[in-house]
Amino acid sequence: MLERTHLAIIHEVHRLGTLTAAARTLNLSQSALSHAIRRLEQQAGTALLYKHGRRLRFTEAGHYLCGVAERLLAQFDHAETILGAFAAGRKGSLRIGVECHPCHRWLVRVVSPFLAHWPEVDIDIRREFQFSGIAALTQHDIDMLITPDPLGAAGLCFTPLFGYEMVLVISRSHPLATQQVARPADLTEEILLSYPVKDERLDILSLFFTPAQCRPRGHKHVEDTEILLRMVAAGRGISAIPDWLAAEYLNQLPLSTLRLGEDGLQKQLYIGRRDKDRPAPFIDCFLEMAKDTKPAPLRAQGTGAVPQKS
Amino acid sequence: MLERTHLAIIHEVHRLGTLTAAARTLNLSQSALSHAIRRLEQQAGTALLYKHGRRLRFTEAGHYLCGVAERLLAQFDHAETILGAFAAGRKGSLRIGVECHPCHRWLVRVVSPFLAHWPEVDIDIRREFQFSGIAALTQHDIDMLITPDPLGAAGLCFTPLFGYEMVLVISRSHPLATQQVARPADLTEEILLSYPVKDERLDILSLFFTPAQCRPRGHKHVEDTEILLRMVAAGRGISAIPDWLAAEYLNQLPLSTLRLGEDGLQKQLYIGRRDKDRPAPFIDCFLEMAKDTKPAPLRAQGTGAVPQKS
DNA sequence: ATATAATGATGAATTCCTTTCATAAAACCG
DNA sequence: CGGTTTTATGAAAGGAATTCATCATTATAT
Repeated sequence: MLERTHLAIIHEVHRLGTLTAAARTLNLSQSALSHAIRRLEQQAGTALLYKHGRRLRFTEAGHYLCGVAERLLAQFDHAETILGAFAAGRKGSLRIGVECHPCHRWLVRVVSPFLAHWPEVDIDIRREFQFSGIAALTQHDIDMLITPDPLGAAGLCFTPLFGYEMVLVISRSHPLATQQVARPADLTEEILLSYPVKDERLDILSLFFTPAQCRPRGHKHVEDTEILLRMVAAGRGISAIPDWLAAEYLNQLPLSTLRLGEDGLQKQLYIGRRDKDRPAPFIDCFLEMAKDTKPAPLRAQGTGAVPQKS
Repeated sequence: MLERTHLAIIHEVHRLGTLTAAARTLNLSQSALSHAIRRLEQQAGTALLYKHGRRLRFTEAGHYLCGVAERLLAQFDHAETILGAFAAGRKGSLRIGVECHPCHRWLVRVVSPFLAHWPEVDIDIRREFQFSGIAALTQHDIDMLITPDPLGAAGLCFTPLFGYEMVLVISRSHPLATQQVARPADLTEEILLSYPVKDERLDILSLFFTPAQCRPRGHKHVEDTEILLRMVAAGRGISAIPDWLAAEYLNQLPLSTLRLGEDGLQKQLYIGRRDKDRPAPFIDCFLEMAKDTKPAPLRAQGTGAVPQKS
C-alpha cells in the first residue's frame, strides 16, 4: 500500500539525488530507505529506481510517482497546517443561535469586528430551531445560544450579557402616549404586532397580559423590525421591544415608549454554550466582545421608560 | 504525522457511520480504529470525533479532515492504478533511437498501428545522440535502438529485423544508368549526397570508397530524403540508400539504381535494447510488429539491383 | 421497567513491520 | 591501485499498530 512515507522518500531522493542524503534529511538510515523502496517496488510490481553508476535514477514509473509525491505531500502539509489552526483555535466556525428576535441588530454590531479579528472563523447565525435553542445547543446544531431564558440543561453554561427592559411602543399620536406606564387593561382593544414566534415565547403575553387574564384584541406577526415599528408609528398596532432597540428608532419615527406595568418587564440576555467544548480562543474572544458591546440604553425622555441600571 | 491509513479510517467512519462497520471493511478491529483515531487526535491536538448517543459525529476539524481524506484517497487510488498499469506494462513510453537515417520512413509504418494498439504508450523517436546510439541505450536515454551496427556492449541484446542492400541511386540520364554494377573508380568525379552524419558512419564511404582507396569528388549533406532524391534525379549528385527505400521512388522520379560492387553492399537492420529491462508487453509487441513490417524489396527491373532474398 | 443488543473506550499483551547495525559490493577519484 | 562514496542485504532490535478481553453507555425490544 502506497503510504505517505513512501512519497516522502521518493521525493527526497529525487530532490537530493542520493539515498544517503535523503536519509539524513528524513532522520532515517540509508538502509531504511533502501529497504522501504525495495518493499514498495515489490508491492507495486515495478521498479522505481535503478542504479546508474553509484547513484540512482528514476524509472518511468518512478518519475510518475515522483510527480504524485510532489502533489500529495504538499496537500498533506497543507492539511496538517489547517489542522494545526483548528487545534490552536484560529480556525473554526461559530454557529450562533438567537432566541431573542430583536437581538439581531445588536448581534451584528458584535459580529462585524469579530470577523475582522478572526479571518479564518466563519460565523453563521440561526434564528429557527427544530425544537428549542437549548436543544440545538446540546445537539451541536449550534455552538452558542443568545437567549433571555437560560433554561438549565446538563452540560450547558450561561454567561449574563446585559440587562434590558421590554417596553411598549405605540404611536406618538396614541391616546396613551402621554402616560408613563401601560397596564394590561389599557390595551385590550389594541392589535399586538410581534415577531413570528410562538405565543408562549412572547414575554408581553406570558408575563404581562396572561397574568392579568386579558389579551389584546388582535395579534399579527411581522418579520422585520423596521416594518413592525413603521406600522406601530402609523397607529396600526402596538408592540413590545427591548428598550435599547426602541432607543434607536425614537428620533426616526413618531413613537412613544411606555413601561410595561409598575416595575417594567425586566429581562436579562445570556449567552449559552456547552460546558465541555474545547475552549477555542475565538470563542472566549467572542464572549468578551459580546460583553463589551452593550447596547445604548434608552435615554430618559418625556414619554420614555426609565433607563436600566447596568 | 498524518498518514494514509488515518485518512482511510476517517473516510470509512464517515461513510458507514460507526467504528464497528468501518473496522469490518478495513479488516481491522474496532479497537484498532479507536486507538488510531485517539492517537491522531492527540498528535493533531484537536478532537475529530465525539460521541453522540452511541454513534460518532465529526467535529469541525473532523469534517475538514474528511474532505481532505476524500480528495487524497482518490489520488492515492489513482496513483496505484497507474502504477499497476506500469507494472503490467500497459502504460509507459518508448523512446526509440534510430541510427539508420533512411529507416525513418519504415519506422513510421511500424509506429502508427502500434500507437493504435497501445493508447497509453507514448513514442518518442530520436535521431541525434550525444555519443552513440549504443551509449544512449545503456544510459537509458532511449529504450530501443534501431541500427545496422549491433556493436556488442554489456547488457544489450539485438534482434535482427531484416536484411537489405544499400544501392547507388543516380539520375536515369546518367551515363552509368545502363550498367548493373557500380565500382568506386567509376564515381570519383561524382558529388556524393548523404544524410548529415559523420563520414565513418556512411557505409558507402567506409565500405565502398575507402577500401578502394578513392573518394568522390565532393560530398554534400542533405537532411531530407525527398529532396536528396530529387537532387539525384536532377543530376546534381549520387547517393546510396537502402534498396527498399529506392523502390518507393523509382516510379516517381527518373532514377536508376546500381549495385555497389560485385556483391552489393549487404546490410542487416537490428533492434537493440537493454537485457535487464523489465519485459513490458508493449515492448515485445513493438518487436513483433517491427519484425512483421518488412519493407517491400526492390523489384527486379532493367537497371535495378537484384532483390534481396529475405 | 428490564433485558438485550449495539457501540465505543481502554489497558495490557502480542504481533508485525520498520529500522538499525554490520557488512558486502560496486563505482568513482586521485 | 587504495580510499572514498554510495547502494544492497541479512539478521537483530525496537517500536508502533493491532488484538483481546472487558467495561461503560445508549438504544431497542419485550
